[in-house]
Amino acid sequence: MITVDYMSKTPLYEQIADKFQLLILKGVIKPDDKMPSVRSLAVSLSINPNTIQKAYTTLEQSGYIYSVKGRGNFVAKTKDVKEQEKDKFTNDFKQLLIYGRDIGITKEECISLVDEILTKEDLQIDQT
Amino acid sequence: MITVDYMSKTPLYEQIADKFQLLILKGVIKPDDKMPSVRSLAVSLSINPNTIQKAYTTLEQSGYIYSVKGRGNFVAKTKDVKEQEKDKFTNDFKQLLIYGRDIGITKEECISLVDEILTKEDLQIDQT
Amino acid sequence: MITVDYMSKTPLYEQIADKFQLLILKGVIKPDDKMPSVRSLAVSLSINPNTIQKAYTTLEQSGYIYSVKGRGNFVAKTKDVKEQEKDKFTNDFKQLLIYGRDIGITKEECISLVDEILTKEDLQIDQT
Amino acid sequence: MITVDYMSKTPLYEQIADKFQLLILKGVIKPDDKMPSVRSLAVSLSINPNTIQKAYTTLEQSGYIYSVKGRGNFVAKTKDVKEQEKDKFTNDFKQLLIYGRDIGITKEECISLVDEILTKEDLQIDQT
DNA sequence: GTGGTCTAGACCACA
DNA sequence: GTGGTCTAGACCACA
Repeated sequence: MITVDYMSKTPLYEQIADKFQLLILKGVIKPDDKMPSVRSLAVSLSINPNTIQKAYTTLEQSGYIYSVKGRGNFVAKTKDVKEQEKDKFTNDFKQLLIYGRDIGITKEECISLVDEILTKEDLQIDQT
Repeated sequence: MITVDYMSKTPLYEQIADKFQLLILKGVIKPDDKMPSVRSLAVSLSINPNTIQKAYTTLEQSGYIYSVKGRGNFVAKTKDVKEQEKDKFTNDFKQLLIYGRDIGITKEECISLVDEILTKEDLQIDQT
Repeated sequence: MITVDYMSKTPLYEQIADKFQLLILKGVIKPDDKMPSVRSLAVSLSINPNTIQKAYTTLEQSGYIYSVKGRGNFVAKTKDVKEQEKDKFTNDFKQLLIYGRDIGITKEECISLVDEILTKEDLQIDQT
Repeated sequence: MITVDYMSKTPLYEQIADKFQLLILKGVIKPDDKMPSVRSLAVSLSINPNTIQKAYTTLEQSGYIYSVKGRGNFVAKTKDVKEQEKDKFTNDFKQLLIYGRDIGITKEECISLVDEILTKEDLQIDQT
């Protein structure tokens, strides 16, 4: 369900949180679905339970999951979360465009890039 | 000439390198211009000289500046540097678009964002 | 009669005990009334019987109910229980006021809050 | 500067975070003041550095401090944080009052309690 | 079984 | 020196 890259510079706990975030945002796992238990995921990824715990804590603080002691972690309702995520995207997008403009990228180039990339039909989950 | 944000999550050395990179790409400082000396910059920013040194080393490895022993650091010829920069932008742009698509941003929304932002006339350097 | 919130941070057994405590203090269930059996309540709330048992044990230790082997649990006489409750309230109230003062809440603000809230006429049980 | 209670049910990291939160809200330590280093505080409290780290991470996520790699943790600007804190107080206060009303506390009793407690002149930091 | 907290100790990036 | 990440392993509360 989830893979991590030990060579990557991004911390393991962040990779794990990011992967689940995407799965939740894309609706692959839905509200009130049970997350894998900390221990089981630790075993299947050969990662220390503490690291999984940290990833889950991060997800909880971001509102993606909620935890119930003795029962496990569960996917939270994603209504508001999705809006937040879109706002963040818009922000990043704006900053990148301004940077691009600064190094000489024209509006036309940007639009053709958008067109090129978002016209592809594949809608698979990006595992990067 | 350069300011840093101590509260930011990006390391000081990276902030400094990024700022100079932009100044060079935009032509504010030109090939063979002398960079401020490590010590003087360290003093004027009240930053550890090691940190400035690391920023300069980074810039040198990226081909933006070259160092001459005993004389200082100088801006390099930016022949294909600009091309590299554009490639990097294109890459970042693609990744961001794919992420956006994953969370449900449509092509039309992206294009209208591009249109909105790049139609403004101000061309000041963004200090974010 | 009773609902629980799985998303809440407070343990299920505590939520259950708190709910019954309120029902008893408000006189909704009266001395010597029979409490729902552990098993039936477990079924109707879809909760592990151990959890109900723990809630009942808590209530018994606080003096709100008493158990008779083979017959079930019953509401206890709430003679001075009410006094205890008031003392606890006074305590919590004091601590909160001191905290408020520490972060800059004035006496006048508190009084106007009290006035505002306790002037409303509705006296329904708050299910939060 | 800070003490912890090993017997308490509230986790050490939370006790530490709470203590600093109060010191910051009361202005005892001010924006851009340096926090004790993770390691030094760990030694002086005889607590594992990881636990201090967790307390600091909590404080950072709540906006009370910011961390600079290689330099340390510093107190953040508390403008907005104070407002949040007041909102939280108002909320807690309302809930407590409603609970009080449910168990038979009158408005007059509440007001006299407020009067009694907030009229004392002592303004020392509460170390509870 | 399941999450949460904590210690001990290591290693890395940054200043 | 200073914060951040991670492992190994223990113990507790809760269901």
